Amino acid sequence: MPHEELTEAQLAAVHHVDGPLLILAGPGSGKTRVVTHRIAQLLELGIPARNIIALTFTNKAADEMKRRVGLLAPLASVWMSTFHRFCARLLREYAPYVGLPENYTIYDTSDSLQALKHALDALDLDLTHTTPDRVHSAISWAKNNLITSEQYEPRRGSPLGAIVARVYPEYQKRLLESGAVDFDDLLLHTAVLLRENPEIRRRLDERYRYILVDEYQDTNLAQYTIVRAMSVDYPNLAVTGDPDQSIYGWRGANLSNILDFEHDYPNVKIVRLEQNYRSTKRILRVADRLISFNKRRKLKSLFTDNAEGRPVRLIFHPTQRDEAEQIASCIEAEVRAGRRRPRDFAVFYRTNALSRALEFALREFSIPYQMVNGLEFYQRKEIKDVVAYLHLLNNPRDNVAFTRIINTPPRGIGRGTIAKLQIHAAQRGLSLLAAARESGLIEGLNKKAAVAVAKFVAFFDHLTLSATAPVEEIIGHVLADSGYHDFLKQSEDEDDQERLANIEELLTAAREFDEMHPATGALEAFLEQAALVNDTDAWEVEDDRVTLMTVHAAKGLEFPVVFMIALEEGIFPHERSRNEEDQLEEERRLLFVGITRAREELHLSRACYRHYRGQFRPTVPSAFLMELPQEELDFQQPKTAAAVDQALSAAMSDIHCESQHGDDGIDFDPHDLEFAPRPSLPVSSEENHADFPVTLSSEEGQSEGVVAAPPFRLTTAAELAARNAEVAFSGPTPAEKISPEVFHQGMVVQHPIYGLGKIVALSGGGAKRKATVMFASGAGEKHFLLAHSPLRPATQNT
DNA sequence: TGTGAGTTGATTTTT
DNA sequence: TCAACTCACA
Repeated sequence: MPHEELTEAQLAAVHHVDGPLLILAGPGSGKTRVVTHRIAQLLELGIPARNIIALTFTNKAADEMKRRVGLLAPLASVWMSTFHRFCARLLREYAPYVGLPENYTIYDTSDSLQALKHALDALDLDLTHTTPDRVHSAISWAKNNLITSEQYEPRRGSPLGAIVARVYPEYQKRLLESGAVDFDDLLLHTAVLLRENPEIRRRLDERYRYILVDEYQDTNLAQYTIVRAMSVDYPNLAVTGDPDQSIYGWRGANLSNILDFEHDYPNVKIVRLEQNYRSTKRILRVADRLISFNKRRKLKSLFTDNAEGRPVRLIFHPTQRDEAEQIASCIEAEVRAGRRRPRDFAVFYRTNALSRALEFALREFSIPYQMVNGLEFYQRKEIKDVVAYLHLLNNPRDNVAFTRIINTPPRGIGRGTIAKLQIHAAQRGLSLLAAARESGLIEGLNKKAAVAVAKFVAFFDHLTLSATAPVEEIIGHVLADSGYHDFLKQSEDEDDQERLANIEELLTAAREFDEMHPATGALEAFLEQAALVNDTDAWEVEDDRVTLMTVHAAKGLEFPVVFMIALEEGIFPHERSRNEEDQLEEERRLLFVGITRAREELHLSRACYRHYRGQFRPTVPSAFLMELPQEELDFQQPKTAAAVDQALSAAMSDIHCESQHGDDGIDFDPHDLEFAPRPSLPVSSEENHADFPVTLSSEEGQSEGVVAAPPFRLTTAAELAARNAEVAFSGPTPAEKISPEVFHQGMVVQHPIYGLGKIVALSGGGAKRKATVMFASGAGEKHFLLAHSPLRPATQNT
């Protein structure tokens, strides 16, 4: 095997055979190459493939590893899989040890949430101060930290904890009754299995003598424990990771696992891969500076022999529309000039909701794009419906599946009937399907409902006859016999026609699966597959399209040109991360990950105004921008910035500004801002003379009526006038003032921030003329001094 | 039981 | 904005 293309550091990792190995791999340092070469090396040394296992977090990563090992060692069949899939297989074998049937069902997030809601309902818990979602993630957190339902103890005085303490056991009981596990259970059950059965642990340790774990910084305690348990007698554990790229703390990933690796495995060999083969020097310096603000990390110095490259661009746009259009036109120009192809570009954003303006702009410019995510295929209602039939066939105890399909399509079996079935099932210790078989015996169930239930059971029993057929055939039976196909076909709704098309796609997937797995027992394997894949896996490098994705989804990928948008306080870093230093560091790592995806060009941007969650509001630049090395940046504030200022000023003019001393959570010194990304706030009204600087913009901690404004230096009125003279206005509000006399009672008016409203009262005259406007946006009633307000009749431009 | 209007409350999401 | 959920009515 030729290794000469590997560097010394890489070779050190590749040639390491026995004993623990920690590979600290910076972004773009050729980590996957090292791992794949190392597997090939182990095989070459005569270690049987069956003794090696490689664990990853995503199917994508596992597939990529398989592909590349396949190139180096074509005949080997090393098991490379995700943690969850590995556990799922293991549990099929050892299911009885943890109280599961062998045909257990894997619930996806929405299924398990459903099960949790049932449990909450049954216990009649008060959820006024929390949501099932939060309870769900609290349970998930507990499971990831190996806290079983029996062990769970709430923090004292925590209302959420008290609820979890009660519902967790009930939820777990229900899962077991349904013969089901959630994603976290796959890990938890496996960890418990290994902990409580030394014999099994020993066997697996011996079997998997060489273990490789990718993205180790993202492991949680459960995963750590599983790996640890299998590397006691044979501690040949090699992990790769980068603490700076840990972005899944919110899912229970524990940074300590990698930070303390040396402690847990004393004789560890550590290899640092610090040379970057991906990005330009400038991009790397920007990333390096940013991440240096984090405290919890392992110091490492990134360097590259790559070209210096162009400065990183930082652009402030007036609105998100300008942002999107500028990106689209930039891409179009590059493609048209033949310098780049669409697939060279990627746009990253913090939250999915931010993709909308981009999609719109890209369509407008006729640029092909692919969005990773959206609604995942297996999450679509129609797919979940059909798959639920399969689940119930495979595991008749699956109560979530039963509840999902009992009245889908409508069979006249409503909530009341289902509730009665549930009571009956609980009383007799039956599954819902078994209870349904006794529908005639159920107390209080009227005849019509009982007959409908009996009919369903008869249909389902008939369906069972085909359960061993190829999956495609089973689905065919489900569609035809359940009436689901006809139900959709007869529907007037256009969406339902699309649903039929999606079901066709499911049939195709099933056919392909059947071809690859001709053995019997296909149904169970198909369901496992369906539960453990997601759509990010479907992302195609080959397609010549611009890629749109969240920063999280971008991990592990790279693109010649990367745009990152909406670098604004509250969005990136996300508002929910602002209070805790740990979380803020994770946000910073997230930005680090995004930046280091770029090979040649990086464009960062922010819109001064953004439509977000139905509101049009001014924004504050992300504090992270202030941490970037300004000498590497090419900062551009568009000409229309003056227009932005004015719109902002107009918006401010009618609202009382509360001044606050000190800072409002945004902690940086304006003097550091030599490059001054500062939309400024002009003083333009008698009502707006409060003691500046006005700091606002976070929703919390502000009294009502206070509006956001960036905590920057103020432009003087004279400066503003000068700038306005230079630049024609093209922003969100018209430059010309509207005479106060134009407004009349009942008129529908437009406001740049609050949107549409209606004038409910008028008073005064001339320059003092005031209006009271009731807004539709939920902003309520506001008072305006018409001479200075940004209000205008809505009819002008709608 | 099924449906349409109104209310509410929003990250990220490997599996 | 938007989708998920509730609630009142047919």
